[in-house]
Amino acid sequence: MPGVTTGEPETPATLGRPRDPDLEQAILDATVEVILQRGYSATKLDEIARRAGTGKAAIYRRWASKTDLVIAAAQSLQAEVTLPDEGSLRDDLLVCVRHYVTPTARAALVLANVLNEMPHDDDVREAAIASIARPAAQALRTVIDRWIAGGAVDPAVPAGLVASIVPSMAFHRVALLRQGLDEETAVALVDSVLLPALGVATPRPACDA
Amino acid sequence: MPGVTTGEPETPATLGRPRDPDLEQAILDATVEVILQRGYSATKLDEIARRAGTGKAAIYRRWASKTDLVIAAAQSLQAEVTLPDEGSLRDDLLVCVRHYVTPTARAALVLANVLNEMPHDDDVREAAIASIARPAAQALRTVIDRWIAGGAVDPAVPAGLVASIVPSMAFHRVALLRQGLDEETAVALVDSVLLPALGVATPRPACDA
DNA sequence: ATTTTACGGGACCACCGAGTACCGTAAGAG
DNA sequence: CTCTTACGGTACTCGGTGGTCCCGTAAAAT
Repeated sequence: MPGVTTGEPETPATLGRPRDPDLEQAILDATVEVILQRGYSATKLDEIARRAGTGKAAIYRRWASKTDLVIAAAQSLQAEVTLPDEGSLRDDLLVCVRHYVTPTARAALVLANVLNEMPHDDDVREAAIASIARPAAQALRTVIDRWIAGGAVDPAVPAGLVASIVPSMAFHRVALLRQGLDEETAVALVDSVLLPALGVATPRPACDA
Repeated sequence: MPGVTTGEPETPATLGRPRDPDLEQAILDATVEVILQRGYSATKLDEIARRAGTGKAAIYRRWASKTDLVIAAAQSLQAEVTLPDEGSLRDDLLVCVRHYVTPTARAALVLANVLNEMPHDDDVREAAIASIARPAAQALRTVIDRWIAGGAVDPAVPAGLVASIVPSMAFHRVALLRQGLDEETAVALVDSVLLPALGVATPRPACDA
């Protein structure tokens, strides 16, 4: 019962009218929109169908349940995360942090809406986190580790902790304050928090030298 | 309609059997427990009543709706927040940050569960945030501002941003990772993130001097 | 042309949970 | 003792929604 249908149901189906190739994405998009606007529990399949310009039958032909649909919708938001390799630590960080700036943050909002509201199902939780939260967070972590390996950052800094600051802030703002990170805050975060924590003085000369 | 019953319903009632003075708290406690365990939408009034050892009638005699009950339960968690005044910035920060360490974090979990799941009602959201999240966050902010005023911290640091780091991390961990802040992480946060961001070098000599 | 499967959409069912009503009983005030 | 209100508990109403069925139609293969 709690099994999560990861792929498509079954039939390869070479016979008969083929499925509308665009409809699947339209349904997923509609799902995301409704979740964003109403929250998970107030998300009704009828509304999703209506917004996707289709019927519930078409939805259930693709996913076995509302839960499966929502998981798929969450996964469809999986952002392209490119590991930055600008010349400087600061620029690398900026690129990573920009993943969290407003437009991209749609995904985080979906995550926030789905997470706690979802019938406490660990599969769902895991799927949502893995597809939405993890990639961007991992990029940040990797960048920091790389600069530590390069010797530019003191290996003694708790990289995991520092790497989790921005994801946390982004999630917090979006979930509680209902506003994504703006560019300005993102830059401030890098210059006034991350770099100092990484032992790199930029914003102000912290030393009297 | 969307009005939130802040106080008790109406009757002062000097006549007849008085209300059980303990029952109210028992119901609130049960509510918190169920929310913690099941999440908001899976929280059924029947279960709350059962756990509180009472009936639904007794609940509805005190609160007009499930929403009102949940708000009251959230407010009942309002922690005592004492503005610390140890001798040092570090110690003040530690006191503040400890508000977020595990046991206290129960409140945050309730917040997380209630927030996104709650029928998108801004009153509810506001009430929950104000009673649970704000006090501790405000304390942190005040402490930082005070040390800036005292001249120990550069006024150029974005106090609001820095003050929001710990609340964000706490919320993030509790909402996503299902684990509160532990003491160890809290200390690391102060020493390796907050203090550096505030321009106070402690963990490592950031200067070559 | 026939078969097969998808389509949009309407009707429907089954279940679940908030809220209500009412029971017999307990505990105060007068 | 009587009146009034709270108590624990059960049974009920009733609206909402996930999920199913089925319709007439559309689009592909044979």
